[in-house]
Amino acid sequence: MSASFGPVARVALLSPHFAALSYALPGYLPDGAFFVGQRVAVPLSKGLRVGLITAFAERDAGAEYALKSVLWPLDRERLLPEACLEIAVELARRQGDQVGRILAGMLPAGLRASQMRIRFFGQGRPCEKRLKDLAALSVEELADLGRLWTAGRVDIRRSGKNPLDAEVCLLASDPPWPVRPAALAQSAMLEYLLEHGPRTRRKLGEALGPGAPATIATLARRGLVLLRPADAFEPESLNAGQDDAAGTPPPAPAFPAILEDDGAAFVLTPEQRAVFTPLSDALKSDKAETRLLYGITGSGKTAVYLELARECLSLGKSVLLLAPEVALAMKLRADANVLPQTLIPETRRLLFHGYQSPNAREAAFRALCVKDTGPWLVTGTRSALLLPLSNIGLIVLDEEHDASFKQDEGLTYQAKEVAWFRAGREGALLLLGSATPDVKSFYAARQGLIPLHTLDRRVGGGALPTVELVPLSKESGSDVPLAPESMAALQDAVSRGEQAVILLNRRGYAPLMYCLSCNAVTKCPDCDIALAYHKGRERLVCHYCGWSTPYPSPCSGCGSLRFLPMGEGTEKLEEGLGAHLPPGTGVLRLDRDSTRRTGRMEEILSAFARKEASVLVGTQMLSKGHHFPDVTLAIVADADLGLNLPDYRAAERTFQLLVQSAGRAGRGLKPGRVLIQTRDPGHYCWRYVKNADYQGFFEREIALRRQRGYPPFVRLALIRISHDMRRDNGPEAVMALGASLRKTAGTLGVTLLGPAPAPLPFLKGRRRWHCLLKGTDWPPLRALYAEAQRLNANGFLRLGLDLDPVNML
DNA sequence: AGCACGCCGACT
DNA sequence: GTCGGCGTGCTC
Repeated sequence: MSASFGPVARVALLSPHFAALSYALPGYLPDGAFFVGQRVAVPLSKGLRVGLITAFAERDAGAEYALKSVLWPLDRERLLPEACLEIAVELARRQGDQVGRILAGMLPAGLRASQMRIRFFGQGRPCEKRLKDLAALSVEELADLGRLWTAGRVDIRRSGKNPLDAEVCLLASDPPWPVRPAALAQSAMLEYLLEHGPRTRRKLGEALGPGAPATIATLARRGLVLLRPADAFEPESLNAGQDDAAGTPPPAPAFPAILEDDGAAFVLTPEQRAVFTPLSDALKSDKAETRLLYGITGSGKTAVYLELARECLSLGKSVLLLAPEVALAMKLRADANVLPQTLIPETRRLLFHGYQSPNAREAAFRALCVKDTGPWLVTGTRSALLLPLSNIGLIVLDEEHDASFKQDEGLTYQAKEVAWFRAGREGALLLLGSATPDVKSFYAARQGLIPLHTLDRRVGGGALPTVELVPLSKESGSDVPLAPESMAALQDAVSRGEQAVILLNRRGYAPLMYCLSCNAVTKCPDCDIALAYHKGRERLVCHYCGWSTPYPSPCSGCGSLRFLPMGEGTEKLEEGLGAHLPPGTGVLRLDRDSTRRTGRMEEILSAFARKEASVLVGTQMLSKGHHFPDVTLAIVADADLGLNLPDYRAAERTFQLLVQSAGRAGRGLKPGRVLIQTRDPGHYCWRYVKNADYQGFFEREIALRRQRGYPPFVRLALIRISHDMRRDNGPEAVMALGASLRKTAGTLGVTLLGPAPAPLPFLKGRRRWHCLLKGTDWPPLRALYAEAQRLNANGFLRLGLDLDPVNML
């Protein structure tokens, strides 16, 4: 293991502890076999790990450790282009994290696995070994193998082909399932699949114990679960199809696209043309530019995106079309697919998002790595920004205000920043589009930092819907699911054969279960949060960690079986409306529960589009993007829900949600009507919603932000601190850390609030605390976090830095 | 993540 | 007296 002289490779490990370590290059391979952006197998301690070469350096003569050598290269071509590596380094710098951890978050699992086999085609039959067995070979043997590698006669494959990974199990139907209450193992497995989505046999075995194989067999025999080959399986869309790298023609979209479906008459309106022309000039300039497209709902922003995409592809450059969530990304792709002739033929298309199987993600990654392919049209969610795509000419972020563009679990990043960074490196055009832009984006536009383009007419001249407030009385205990006025409007619309959407941003049947005998609300044991009653699942469910328990079952406090469900969720609303509307009306529900099963979202949306039901009840996933020409009525059942969250953006979020929801009504020829039910009719937010007055709302909001010292006038960061709930000296450690940080904060000119228990103080078995930092610029905030890390060097607490937090809970 | 070391309970 | 449970500590 002795090191040679010459350069050393800086290697970022792709598994814990994610350190950046130095390795010498082995004598049995030429130095040219190694390059930046390549994965390598390296020895660590007694084992073997996968890392990525981030740089080469000269040997550090004063180093106190003994240098080991890289064991073997894993890629022949660069896996990550320079730009992606730079993003990883930049994200690591911003978040005070290890580059390796960021890279591990970017790479599909298959490219991080260290269990691999290496195959040599020398004289005679090929010889195959586990990668880690190479470490035991002699220098001469390794030199022979090195020559074979250079001659291209070696390949490396993943091993550990566990037969249990070959098949995935998925649910065949929605709950409740016909299993005996006593069949606990079957119920547990079905619940697990509902909560976590399709899983391999191996994962189920790990999660549910030794009885799992027998349970799977039983459930499969009874037709309650299906088994599918893992490598052919696409979790998000059994019926959505993929054209991807394979080049098969795209299937018809599962639900209607925004644009005319014949695709032949694709002509921009004069207003769209007026916006397109300067954007096209920016695209052709090859200079990195950011533009904000502010277009009211129904004004046809998508047509502008697609025309720009077509132009970009015809210039031979790749396009990234991004939406905040999977369903919208798929819809964007469907829109792109109905216009085949507008996209030049050699374009390769790819859909990419975080809910794809590891195999699919790896395939996408490898396909993009291949050099010298034509331009790509990549549609997806935020994670597509981290793909190794080069030669990007255009990045579109649709619904740019959406909170989902920020990822705040695991690898945290703000897609807008990553997009800005990539566009900057590639000289690309970054287009942010929204009907209700992020207050910060619009402020930047007002300041002249981002050129603004406006679409303020609906395509086809359709009028914006009229918006009315419906005050809710304090006593709403009647059995009618909506206020009388709303009910009347709904019945009216239904009787005319029109459709309605009803938004209630709370899933489940009832958000609280109140024990009538001990007066307690049932809570999650791991989170201390009220459990929601899900009638269809026959369970009480924690909406923060997913824990659930069968219902009915005795109260954990007193053993009573009498509970009062309090409040209303989408499930109850669906049920109530079914009972109060004329028989045969048809009420569908669209929320995370009804769409968990693969393909269900498309089924529900297309059933509604075919007018198989008159009413669609749903959570916020209903509010965005969908285009139903026969919807004339939109009702927001509880507009106050988001208004009182502990977040300086509560009003902005509510405004955006309501305007987006209102945009669902009146998109066809008939005028639309929107009813907003509220207990607080005097709130300033509604006035702007009623007039669809984004700019008025913006003026008021920005004045409030300025006055109260919130972004964009200050920088905010949140240090998230947590420790195991059972650690009883945790709180003291947190307070001691806070006291030390407070001193440093003063010298850095940073205001520090807390540490205080987080708004959700217990989650997933951990006790959580927040420190909110306010400052005029980012570097002091990061410096304070670095100090926190230093003070927590022993790792007793878990720390995380969230710059410009989007989710304050 | 692996893979060691290390310090306590039930077996030949 | 050993085998082996998994806490905790380290890795160029």
